[in-house]
Amino acid sequence: MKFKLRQLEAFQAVAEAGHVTRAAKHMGISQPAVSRLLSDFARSVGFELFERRGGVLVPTSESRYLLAEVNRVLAGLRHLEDLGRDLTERTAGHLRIACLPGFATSHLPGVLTRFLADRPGVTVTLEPDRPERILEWIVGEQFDCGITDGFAGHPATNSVDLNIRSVCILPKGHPLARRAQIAPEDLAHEKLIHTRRDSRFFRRLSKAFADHAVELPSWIEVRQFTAACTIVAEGAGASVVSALDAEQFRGRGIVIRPFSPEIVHRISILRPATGARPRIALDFIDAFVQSLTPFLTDPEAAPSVSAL
Amino acid sequence: MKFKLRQLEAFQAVAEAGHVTRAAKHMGISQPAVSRLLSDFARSVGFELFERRGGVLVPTSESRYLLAEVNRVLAGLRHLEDLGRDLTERTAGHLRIACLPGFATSHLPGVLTRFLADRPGVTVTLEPDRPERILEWIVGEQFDCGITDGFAGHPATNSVDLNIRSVCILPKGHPLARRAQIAPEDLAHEKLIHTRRDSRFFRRLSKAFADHAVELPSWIEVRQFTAACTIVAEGAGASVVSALDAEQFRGRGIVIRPFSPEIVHRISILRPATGARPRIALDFIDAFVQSLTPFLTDPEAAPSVSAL
DNA sequence: CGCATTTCATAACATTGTATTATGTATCTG
DNA sequence: CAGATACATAATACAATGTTATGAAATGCG
Repeated sequence: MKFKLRQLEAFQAVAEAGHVTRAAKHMGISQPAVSRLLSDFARSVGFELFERRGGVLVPTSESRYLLAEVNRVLAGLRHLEDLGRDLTERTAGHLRIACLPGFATSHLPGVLTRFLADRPGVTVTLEPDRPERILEWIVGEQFDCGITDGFAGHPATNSVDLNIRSVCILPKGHPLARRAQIAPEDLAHEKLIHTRRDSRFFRRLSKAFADHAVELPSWIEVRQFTAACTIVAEGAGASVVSALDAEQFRGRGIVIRPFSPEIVHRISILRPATGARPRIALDFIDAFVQSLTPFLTDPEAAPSVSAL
Repeated sequence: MKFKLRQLEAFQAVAEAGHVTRAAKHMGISQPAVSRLLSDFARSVGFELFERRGGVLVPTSESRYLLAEVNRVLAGLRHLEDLGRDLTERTAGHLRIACLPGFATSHLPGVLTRFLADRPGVTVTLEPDRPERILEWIVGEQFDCGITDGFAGHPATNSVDLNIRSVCILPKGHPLARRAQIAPEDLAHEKLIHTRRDSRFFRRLSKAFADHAVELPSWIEVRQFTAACTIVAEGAGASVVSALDAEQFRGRGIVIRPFSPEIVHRISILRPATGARPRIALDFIDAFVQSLTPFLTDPEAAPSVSAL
């Protein structure tokens, strides 16, 4: 007893309409087609499906049982088709993102919110962690997408790099705020907040100071740009941070000025090299890169996601 | 995007087996057939369903979503097919029986137990009530089957009548128990327990006594044969009751003897005239009539259920 | 590495399912 | 009773689904 989908649909339609003809119209096919689907179905189940009662077809007590189940199955199928469409149109699915803690709290939430706004079916796992762990997770395919920095390449991952501009941030009302652009020598006598000394960004920064024959006025060492921004926003010190993080604090007690020479903060987007390339993941990365273009050293040179 | 059932099955089978070939074997069809179902399905959803990973096909992150839903839908369908089979084999459904209170407590439970024993899916509503209500319920199609007596016919119901033998019951050890058969004159000086005076059965009984020129020795008037049986079983009085009810009390303190002349207790099985004829209902009535044959005045003349 | 084996996809074709139109029959209606 | 309506059946077109045959790609092993 193998039920044909079409028979179930006809059964349901007739039960609903009460007439074969109306059911056929409702299904958009001819009346004899429904007649046959129905009679085939009746033969396959072995009992009468309907009885005439004053012109309308009423389900028999047996078929009422079937009908309830049929409705459930067909509803499930319709839901399945919706899901399929959502998946093709990339408005459904699950996205697993591993990122540096800084992103999880500053730039990413806004990007994700906009990304999810017109993708009602999509759910996201956002896991902030250290760069080494992010790499592990990507290699192990625990995540679809990793956002990290200081990435040197790994055979099991594909990656694109983004060069984010750095800016100098100062407390509101700071004398240097009058300048349109800040250079190392301007900061010589400030109290500088900077990232950890073993970070790539710090090495670039200290090289810039060295090149200008200025000793870097180290004051506070932080792990995240956000921390530096917060401190500066409180009115203390100065810092050179990613334009990205500075943007989050715009209008919250800091002044943002270009820093020269240009210090790039290179972040990398990682994807497992092996394995599938879920479209939502690629779409998300697209949106993410898009959101970063204002902060790139060279906005024209946004890298292509197709490499991932 | 109209999903074909077969495509879903193939999708599921391949996801489970991890190989097209094994899935085909599992489905009992050829490998190319599965190949095509799968590729058609993939084309219709618009994204890759599987990726090779060391020889086995692994669902992509998108299709894992679909898979969960597909499994649910197909499980529902299988359940539906089971239900269909149960219904055709008449082992499922719901049976609504309205009957006289006497039946609900005496004969019917045994019949129902045996009937339901090999019909695991069947459920029953058993509603004992007065004959007038039973008729109302049948006319209103609230019940599939009514068991009543004193039924005179009704345009909206079909019915068959069963003539049940009556027997005389006596307390164990009663002097009359020595007789093989009891007649009205034997009971002239006993204390007779009988049904209500306005019942058809009482009129028949009193006519029998009148024909034998014996005054009916009325002692207790009961509404149900069972009550009469209970009283007699307690050692008091005597009664003429339906063989059916007497049987329930066999070996419980009563002696059963044929009564002459034959008094028939006519019970009727009612069915709504209009409306469906659920097979379980007809099957049940069959079983019920079968269970009554030992008690009929003419066991050869069991009425046909086809009239219902 | 290279050859046999496995695994899958494609092509050509048969079968079955699902639709069509044409037409007949029973039932309802005025 | 005539006409309309609702449904079933028959003949037939076409799509879905199966088959076998065959070739390409991946896998496994000496």
